[in-house]
Amino acid sequence: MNLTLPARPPFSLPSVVRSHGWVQMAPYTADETSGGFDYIDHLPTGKVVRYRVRPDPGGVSVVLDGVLTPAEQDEVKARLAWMLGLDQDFSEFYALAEQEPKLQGAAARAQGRILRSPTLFEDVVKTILTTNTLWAATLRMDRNLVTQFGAPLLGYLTQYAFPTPDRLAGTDEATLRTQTRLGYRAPYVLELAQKVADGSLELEVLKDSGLGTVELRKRLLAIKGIGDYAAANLLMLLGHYDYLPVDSWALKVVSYEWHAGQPVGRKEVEAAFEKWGAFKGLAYWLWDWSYLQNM
DNA sequence: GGTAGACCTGGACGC
DNA sequence: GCGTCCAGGTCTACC
Repeated sequence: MNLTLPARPPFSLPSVVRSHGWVQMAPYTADETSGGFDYIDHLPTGKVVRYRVRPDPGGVSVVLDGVLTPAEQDEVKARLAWMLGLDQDFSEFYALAEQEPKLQGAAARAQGRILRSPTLFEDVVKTILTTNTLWAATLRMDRNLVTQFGAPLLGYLTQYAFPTPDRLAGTDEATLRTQTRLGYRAPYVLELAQKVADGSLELEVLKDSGLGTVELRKRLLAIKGIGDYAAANLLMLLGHYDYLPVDSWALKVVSYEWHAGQPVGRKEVEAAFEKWGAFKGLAYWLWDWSYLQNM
């Protein structure tokens, strides 16, 4: 079956897909030709479906395998609207960005939306997998989690959805360590899955909680394995840009951009984007660092 | 509040 | 093939 979902303009599916590395992580598959992607989702009803999401005038078109009930179709629409931020409004940021040469054209390029997962659980797990390791290892850990604990897509032996909290909560730390190579992150992921599965941690309500950034950050930092960098990253996914995800890359680019390549710390990174206030995360994320890509 | 050391994995490198 | 070094954030203990 086919769906067409409208987006608040300006919108560009390739821009969302390129917003960060999530599209490289299973169960996403990028479609280089169209600028869209495929994604395998495990719906709350238990059904595993594949979305083929492609650009469409005014939004996106979606091809779904199999037959869904009307309630499942509504669930899919809501999940895709969240994943792509279809209703997000960046007009205030765009007005400010036009005054900054390193951000000019953000509106014309429809930048700002950051590709998300259907559940905050998946985004938190994936964020934990990005910490203290190289990107290739992050992709490997994610692929291992999906292939070993995800539910299979009907009719396909090698394609799986991201594991639900229930599916992960049933394993043990030793298995996670050895079979998925999560290393010391295994107890963090397991504890998170168990708390979400038994209801002691209501993670998904944070997607639309109305909480301020400070309180949201406090809730995220309470999760084992989530520190300053990971919390700022997740806040960006939740549409809060007041904190900067300061990692080794941020230290490097700020060093070259404003300090002649001299080593800098968190304070210098914060100072560089202080004037952007509630938009500092977006300004950092969309800043034109292209001349530093090969340094 | 700030700092040091441990936590893991895998790639790069030297032998 | 083996051993060593290094990169990458967070946690915990300690001051």
